[in-house]
Amino acid sequence: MQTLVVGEVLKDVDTACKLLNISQDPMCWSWLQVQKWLLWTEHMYHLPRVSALFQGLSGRDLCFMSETQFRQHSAQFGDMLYAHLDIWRSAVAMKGPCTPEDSTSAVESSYADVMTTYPNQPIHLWQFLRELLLRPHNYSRCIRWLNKEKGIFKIEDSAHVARLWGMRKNRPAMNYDKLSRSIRQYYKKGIIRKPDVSRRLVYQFVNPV
DNA sequence: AATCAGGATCCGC
DNA sequence: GCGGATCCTGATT
Repeated sequence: MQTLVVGEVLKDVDTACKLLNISQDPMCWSWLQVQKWLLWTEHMYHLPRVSALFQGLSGRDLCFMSETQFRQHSAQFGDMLYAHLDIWRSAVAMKGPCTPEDSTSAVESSYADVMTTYPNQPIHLWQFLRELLLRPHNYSRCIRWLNKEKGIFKIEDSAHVARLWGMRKNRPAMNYDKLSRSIRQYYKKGIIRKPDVSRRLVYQFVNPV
């Protein structure tokens, strides 16, 4: 009985993924694929347009969000969308997470996915920034390498990076002022520094990968 | 106006 | 204590 219901759900997820041409694992979704998934969910369950409230969020971002955070994006349907995403996630739990081949950023994520953080794991700011940088397909609009070999990167959209960091840490009041203060704490720790020629919003990992 | 530097203080793990 | 988050002053771009 239980397995029958689960089987139906898995089938629905499967057909939806084929229809939308997206991976089953939300962790792999780009922000565009997130929008696809939202539009499809809106259509399926006759919801109004909520996709705009989740602009610029990748599937990874969604996966790191709590139900409360979903409600903060959509007071009316946040819990519902969270539940639907959870169906996808439980499907993945049974069938295994996506491999780099499934990912749209397969070219970029050679070894990136191996040391990736998963939800509910504590994460350090420098690790978080690295994660964003390792996924240019998802995040190059807000943060990107200027010189990957030297570990030099530029924050293109400080507000967006701060928002993502605040979401991950569940700190809604996070902003670039506070995020950058935390980055500066890394100076004396020898984790991040300013490059030799100091430029606005440009930092450098002391130990490039 | 936004960013940068760094001191002080508070907080959760 | 560690790793921020928050708040702040003052300087720089």
